[in-house]
Amino acid sequence: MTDMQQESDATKQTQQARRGYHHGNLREALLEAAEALIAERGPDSFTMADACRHAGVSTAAPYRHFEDRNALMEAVGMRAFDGLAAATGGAKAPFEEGSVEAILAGGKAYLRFALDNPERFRLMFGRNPDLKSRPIVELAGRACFQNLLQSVSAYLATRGHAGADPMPLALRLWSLVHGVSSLAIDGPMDIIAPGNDPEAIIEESGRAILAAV
Amino acid sequence: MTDMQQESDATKQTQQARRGYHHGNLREALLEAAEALIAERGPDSFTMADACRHAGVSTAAPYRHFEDRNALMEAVGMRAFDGLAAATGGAKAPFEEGSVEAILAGGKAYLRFALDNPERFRLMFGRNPDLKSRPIVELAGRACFQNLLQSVSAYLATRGHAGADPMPLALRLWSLVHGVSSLAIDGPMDIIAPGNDPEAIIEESGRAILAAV
DNA sequence: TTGCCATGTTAGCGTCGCTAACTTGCATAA
DNA sequence: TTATGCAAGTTAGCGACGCTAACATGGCAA
Repeated sequence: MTDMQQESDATKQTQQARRGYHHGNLREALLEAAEALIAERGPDSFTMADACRHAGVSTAAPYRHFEDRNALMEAVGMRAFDGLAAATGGAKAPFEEGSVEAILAGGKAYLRFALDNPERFRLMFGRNPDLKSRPIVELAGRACFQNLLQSVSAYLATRGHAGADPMPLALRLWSLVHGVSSLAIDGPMDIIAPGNDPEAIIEESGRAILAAV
Repeated sequence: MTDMQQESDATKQTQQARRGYHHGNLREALLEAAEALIAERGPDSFTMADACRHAGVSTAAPYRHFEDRNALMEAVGMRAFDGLAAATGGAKAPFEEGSVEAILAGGKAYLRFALDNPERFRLMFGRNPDLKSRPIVELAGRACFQNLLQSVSAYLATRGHAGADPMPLALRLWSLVHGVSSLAIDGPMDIIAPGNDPEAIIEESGRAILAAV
């Protein structure tokens, strides 16, 4: 009874996909389960066994689709980077490319993503001990950063520095926004300054950094 | 033979302290072992069993001194915060209180601490799933932040804003410095912009933020 | 229809965090 | 000096986890 109830709870999400002995869509089911579990309890407390229970398969099954726990988390991380890229890219779209507003909107979207998906954010940027997780950042993270580089290039052009290397300024902005986001989701900011609005930090410091070219 | 060799390797650091059935100084030995192991392999891969092997005691012994693994890591985190406070406090000492140089020196020391102690840094700021780790930040982190608040207050005074709330400006600076440090130790900065000098980001953006009061 | 092989299963190993129950020996008081 | 109580060790063991080996199933292609 306990077992049955547990199983029905755990598998209902992907139950429809389960046809018989063979799951049929296990790779995707595991990814979804891992995404949900990581979002809920954090990357550190994520376990393969939990993901298996959610997918309704034995604990050995995932290894047909992922080399190990780290590989599954890597795949989840990739998706998270896609989400971040979409969020920042979409946020700056309504504004004129290269405008201060477009850049700030991207930064605020980065912050909002972190606040809305703190555990995903931790998964993306918290270095995993295994070096295998490096490619996550290399591939997906670079795409994210392209957004910013492009905006900064356009901004520099409007300020009479067309063709200048956007990297230094982009790194300054990224550092600021990433710092605000990290402190906001990891707790210390709330503890040191409760009620503080992290978005305002991006707004004000962002403008200062942009103005100082 | 394997066992003997392993034991002699693992315990030699604290061997002298081990007197007989009772260790005599286990709490301290565990703290040192945990500090070393965390610094070496990171907070996530730290295990109580490893610490026990280093201290030369059974795996049940630590629970006479620490409630659980989390409590031990919390204690290590406290010490790390003391180290950070000492580093930032010491770095600004040679400069005039309230000067831009003093503030930037503190920020650079923060960055250097992160680069020299990446795993300690992660332990301090990476939120542990258990809420118990909250007091770490509350007590030790607040002390760290006092340094900055004081410098910023003095700086504001030199700029004709004596008595103004230093918090907003302090948070902007902290966010910047923390962001640079996080990106530098977690890898992405090296990947996106290899050879970049993170200290320069603090220097330039810090000045811009300070100038924009 | 048959047989291959991708994708499941069960069983089990070693490790880990932690607890219970027992043991040791130092420190204190008679 | 001796007795003894309690702090601080020990061994044994539970349940969970990551992962592997060996076996089972059944969909698809020849």
